[in-house]
Amino acid sequence: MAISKKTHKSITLVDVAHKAGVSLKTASRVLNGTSTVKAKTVAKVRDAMTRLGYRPNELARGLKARKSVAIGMVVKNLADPFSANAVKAVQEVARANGYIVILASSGGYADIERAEIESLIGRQIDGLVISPVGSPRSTFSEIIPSGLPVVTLDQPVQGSVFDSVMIDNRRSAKVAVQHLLTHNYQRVVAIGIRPYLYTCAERIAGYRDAMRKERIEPRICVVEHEDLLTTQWFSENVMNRHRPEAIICLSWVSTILTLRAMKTIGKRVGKDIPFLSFDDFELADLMTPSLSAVRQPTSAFGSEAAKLLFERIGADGKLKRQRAVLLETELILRESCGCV
Amino acid sequence: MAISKKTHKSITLVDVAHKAGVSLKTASRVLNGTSTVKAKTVAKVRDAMTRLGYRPNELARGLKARKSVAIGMVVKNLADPFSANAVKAVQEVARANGYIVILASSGGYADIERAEIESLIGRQIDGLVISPVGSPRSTFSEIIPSGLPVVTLDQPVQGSVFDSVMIDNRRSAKVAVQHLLTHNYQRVVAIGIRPYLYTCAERIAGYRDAMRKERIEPRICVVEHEDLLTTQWFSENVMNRHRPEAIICLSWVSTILTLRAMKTIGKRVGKDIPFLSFDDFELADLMTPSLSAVRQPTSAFGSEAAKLLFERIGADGKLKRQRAVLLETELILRESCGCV
DNA sequence: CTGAAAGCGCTAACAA
DNA sequence: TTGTTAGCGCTTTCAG
Repeated sequence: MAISKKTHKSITLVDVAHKAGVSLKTASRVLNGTSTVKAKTVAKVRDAMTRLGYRPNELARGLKARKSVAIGMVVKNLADPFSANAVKAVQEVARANGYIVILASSGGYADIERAEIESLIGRQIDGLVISPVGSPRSTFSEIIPSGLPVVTLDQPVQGSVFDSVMIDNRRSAKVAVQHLLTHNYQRVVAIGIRPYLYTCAERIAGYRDAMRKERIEPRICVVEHEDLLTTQWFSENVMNRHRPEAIICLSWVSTILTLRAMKTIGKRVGKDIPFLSFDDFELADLMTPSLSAVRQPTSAFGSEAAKLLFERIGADGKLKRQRAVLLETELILRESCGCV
Repeated sequence: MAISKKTHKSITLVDVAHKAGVSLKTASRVLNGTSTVKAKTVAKVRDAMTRLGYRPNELARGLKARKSVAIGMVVKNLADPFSANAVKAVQEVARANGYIVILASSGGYADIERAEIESLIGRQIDGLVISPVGSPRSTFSEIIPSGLPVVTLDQPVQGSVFDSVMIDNRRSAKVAVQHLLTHNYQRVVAIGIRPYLYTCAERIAGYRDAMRKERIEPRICVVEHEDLLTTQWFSENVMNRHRPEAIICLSWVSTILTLRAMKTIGKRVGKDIPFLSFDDFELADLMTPSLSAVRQPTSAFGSEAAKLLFERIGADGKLKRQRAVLLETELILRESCGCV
């Protein structure tokens, strides 16, 4: 009579066991390959499985086993090649470990970040890799269940116990600016977005270090949000105010926006104004002139983070001390900075 | 006595109910906001929840409710801005619908694609959006459980019943080539990668259409895999063989590789050889000369796909007919094609 | 080597 | 308005 729900019933392990003429538990055993089952029985069960087109329900498995075999990843902006590459690398490592990755994105907002993390936790993820928003209001440590492995990317979380993967932002910026100064530019201006972010702040500090060392007055132009970096802002606050002899942009987004602004007002990058970008990207070598840049190892960010995460997941709480890996950056000298 | 497992116990709805002095079901009711519960009871339960720091276990929820509130997405290559933007858009729509997205990537390989889909299905996803590998061996239709909403992106799956979001590749390519021909170039060569892919094949067809119409002999250069598009290949098979008066690249990857090859052999894009790219990208407008391109609405791909998917998920099987949305492309005329 | 029975945390009939 | 009783599909003691 009641067709109702049963119509949509999917084959379960019980069905398999039934068909194979064994008990549920035995079927479970061959599914997991645990303990020893007679070869013949295994064959029977395997046969039943394929014959029925059985697919284990990972949700049920996870519920019982108290692990989801899933990790979460939250990034700020997937359109940014930095994030995209990191996600790609994490996904690959996860796959190699038999894990899936649940992807979330914060858009750079602390409250969304928090909500996404909550959601991920509700999903019983076994680990989390996160590229934190890093704004002052971004404090998610408290909502992380104790024992959940977390590794941060790009930015640390102040005073946290999470593992982290970073570069030396300050030093990298300093080296880049020092290079610019070897070309004897005096009025070198640094352009940054969201100066309250750790990475931006560090890079600014590095810029200052380099300028101070040469006893040149620092010229720093920052906007609170990318939407504010308009052509008008650029021409007023950078061009008119500083009449720069060289420019260093402190992030991918600021580079893109600055290049666009320069084009709009007819200033040629690297020719009229020497230029260096913190963050390298596909095509930087194909621009005219080619863009000099500080290259971050974007894929390594992801794979290192994932590696740390899975080590911790594997250690099952036995790994106590916090780990921090520092990745090397590379100053790629092309044409725009004045070399060549 | 037995502390054992209990140590790691997380607070469940039972605990909440207990603390609030109500039954499990009542607690469940306020959690889900279903049916009417007395305001005072609601308050009590809510209070208990926050006091206990309760977090619902979505795995358990999904197991019972037979839905995971998760969708899967599989793309070919996250590093490609096309994929990255599509994923981003899908993720946003999913979030707005209260769904999470499990991300997988095929790397362009049919067998990985298949495995990832299997894994996703085991995860009880409620829907799938996929940018199919599209090679002849990519036939995953059979492993999709009946009733699982699927929408394909970029490429269709031959003979499938899935909803799809596409552009008119053939027509877009034709229009682009026709534009090139208005500049009176005769020896226009098309460069493509993986010609067996639907999108590539269609674009080649469009190229042929345009050439045929003007009674010009088509010149098509394709490689089976991106690794084969080397500088040497380019100079032999494109330059020497055809001495092109203009080049159109049929995808983002081929554009990048071709630009790089041209740079290596000292040919200036757009100056020595007029150039047009199928696929626009960030920075195309900042190259010198700026690159003319066929622009695909990358974000719309994702958001439209997600929209279709959630409509179908919402319809709960009542939506029978297959839908196909065709997105508009835009021919962005900049400098490299010879305009200006 | 195999099986019976007890849940994982939650939702859903069906009463009360 | 609220509680009782079953399970979802699987793993896991603990016996046989």
